[in-house]
Amino acid sequence: MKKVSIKDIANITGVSTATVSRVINNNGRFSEETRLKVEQAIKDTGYQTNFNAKSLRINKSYSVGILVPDITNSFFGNVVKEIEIELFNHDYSTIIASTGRNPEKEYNYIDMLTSKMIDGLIIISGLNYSSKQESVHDIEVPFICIDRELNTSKSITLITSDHYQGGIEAAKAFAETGIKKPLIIVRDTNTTSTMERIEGFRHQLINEAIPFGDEQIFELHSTDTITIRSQIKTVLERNKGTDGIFAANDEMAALILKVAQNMDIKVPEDLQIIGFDNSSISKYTNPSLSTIEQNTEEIAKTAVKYLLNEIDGSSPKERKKLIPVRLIKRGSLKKNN
Amino acid sequence: MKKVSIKDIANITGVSTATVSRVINNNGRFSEETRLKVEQAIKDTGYQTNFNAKSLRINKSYSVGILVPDITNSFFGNVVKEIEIELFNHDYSTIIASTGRNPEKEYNYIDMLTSKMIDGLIIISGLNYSSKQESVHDIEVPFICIDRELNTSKSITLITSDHYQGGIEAAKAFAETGIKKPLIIVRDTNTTSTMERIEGFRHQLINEAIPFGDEQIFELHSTDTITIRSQIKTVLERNKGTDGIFAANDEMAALILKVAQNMDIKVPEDLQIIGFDNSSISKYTNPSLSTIEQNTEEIAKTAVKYLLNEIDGSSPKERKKLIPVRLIKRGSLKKNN
DNA sequence: TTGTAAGCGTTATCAC
DNA sequence: GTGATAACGCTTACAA
Repeated sequence: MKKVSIKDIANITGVSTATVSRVINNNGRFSEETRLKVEQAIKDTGYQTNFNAKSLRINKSYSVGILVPDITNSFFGNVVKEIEIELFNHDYSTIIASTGRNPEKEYNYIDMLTSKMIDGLIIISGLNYSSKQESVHDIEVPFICIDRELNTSKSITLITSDHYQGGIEAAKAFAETGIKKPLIIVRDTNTTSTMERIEGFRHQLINEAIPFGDEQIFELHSTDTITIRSQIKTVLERNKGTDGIFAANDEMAALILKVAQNMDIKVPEDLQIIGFDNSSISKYTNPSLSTIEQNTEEIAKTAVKYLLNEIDGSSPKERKKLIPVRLIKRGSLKKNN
Repeated sequence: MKKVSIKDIANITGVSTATVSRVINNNGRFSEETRLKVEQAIKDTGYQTNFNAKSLRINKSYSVGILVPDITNSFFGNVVKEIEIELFNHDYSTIIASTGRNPEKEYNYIDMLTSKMIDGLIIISGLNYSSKQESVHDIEVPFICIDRELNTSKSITLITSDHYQGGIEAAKAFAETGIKKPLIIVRDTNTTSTMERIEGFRHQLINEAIPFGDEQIFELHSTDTITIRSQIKTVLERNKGTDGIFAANDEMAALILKVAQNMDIKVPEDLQIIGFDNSSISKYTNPSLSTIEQNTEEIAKTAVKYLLNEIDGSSPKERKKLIPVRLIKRGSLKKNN
């Protein structure tokens, strides 16, 4: 039951370990005859490369880490899944770390991962390290960010959806249906993605001559559903005549829908709603939710491409890449005429 | 920028690498003085253990692999997340592999993972290897299964929700509301979990003197939503008077709800629905969906516990562990009187 | 209490 | 075309 090593193959075939290694890696010279012998022995014995030894020797592990707040979130889950597929296609394996948005844990994980000799790191929606400067600065492996910019001096590659465009699309769709008094409800006005969305939304509304001021922006960061619901209710009560809401994500949009319906506000007749992410929720509400879809596949592919480039050191570093988003119109938006 | 190794620490502190190693691992004897010196040097230099070297030497990697069909599925995603948390608490890292339900890929992954020297493997809802006998039989690391039994001769530890109980709960809830003609709609009658659910459901219905025959079981395995919808429609048309449906999962339940509402069948008045998984979808439909919740946290914790036990070889192997499920009553079920 | 040195499985350099 | 052998960074007898 002992693991068979390159040495065993060497013994069986009567050549040296060096030659066996050459055959396995198809590297250097060897006769056709030896190749066949070695390959046969490998098949017979079920030999598998010991990647620890290999990594130790060549100083490369063929694995990359992903730091993600929570894979059960629809957007994150999809991105991670696509990254994993893409990396697998490049013979890399993926070590996933769920930080649960906990800075302590995120820091521990970076430690754990870097000492496991990952070749690179992908940070999805990482936290900001204003207080804990140390964390991100001394990562010695190549790494890139997805979705959120870290406010650090270092210049870091960022792949993100074009949230500004998302804001524009939402505003356009609202304008087309003759909206007068829109609102935007977000989770956290401090993230770059949220700020971009708000700016795009505002910009396009003003283009369309629909007034939009800061008092039409609401920030709801509670994680508790009951609290959020009552906050939404308050917002709706205090803003009679609101006829369109652009929500932080589909879950928020679904909650808004529920609350509105409880208050006898008709969607989409009296109130139109646009969510974000095109998660499965958005398809099954009644009416179904219009939403801005992020192109998770493209984000993942781009991220992997850039990261592998940085690992190979083959091509110049990109600074920032915006991936277009797409509005999906569903029942929560009136048909435009 | 070169990585600092144990040798560097030894040089700095003026002791041997052996002593440094002893301090790091708190293993063997050393003076308090050396300990302080070494610890200081480690802090100063930012030394990190090279796990590849360590793994190579001690033949243990402190990482386990998870094979999962698709992490974007609500149940799988939650289980993976919980496993990851639990393993992290035990200082293990988690290598995730999404098989996409593709046997080829699953096989490749097992290969990849085992040669990366994982200490153990968790297979979530793995495929059956009737044709490809090789795959699962020659995994040399300890492994356990979650959710689905592999039909292999080997005796393999299995952690799964009590699907039989789930069937019973669903039937009970239906019976309480006076249902006459229930249906069950599943994805695949060949998996053990589905068979268990059907049996539990049938058993309890018969207990309650509600007739239930094989013609009340429908298998819809299409992955295409349009197809599924039309199949659901057909089922409803051909089974007028159906007043309760127990669905394979919440997504299926949500589709049934949509189709029924399109056909002017009122839920829950004319038709009651129970889903499975308590995914976010189920909370946001209108009416919201009653569902059977799986205890993902308990499943994950149990799985990790058993696996680590097998890795340590410390305690006897468990064969099978059932985790209770729980019915969550929501709007798709009539209030019982 | 500490040091020396072998060895984990590879790959790469150099010699033949 | 092939073989010895050193080295990657670590742990662990065994000596001292």
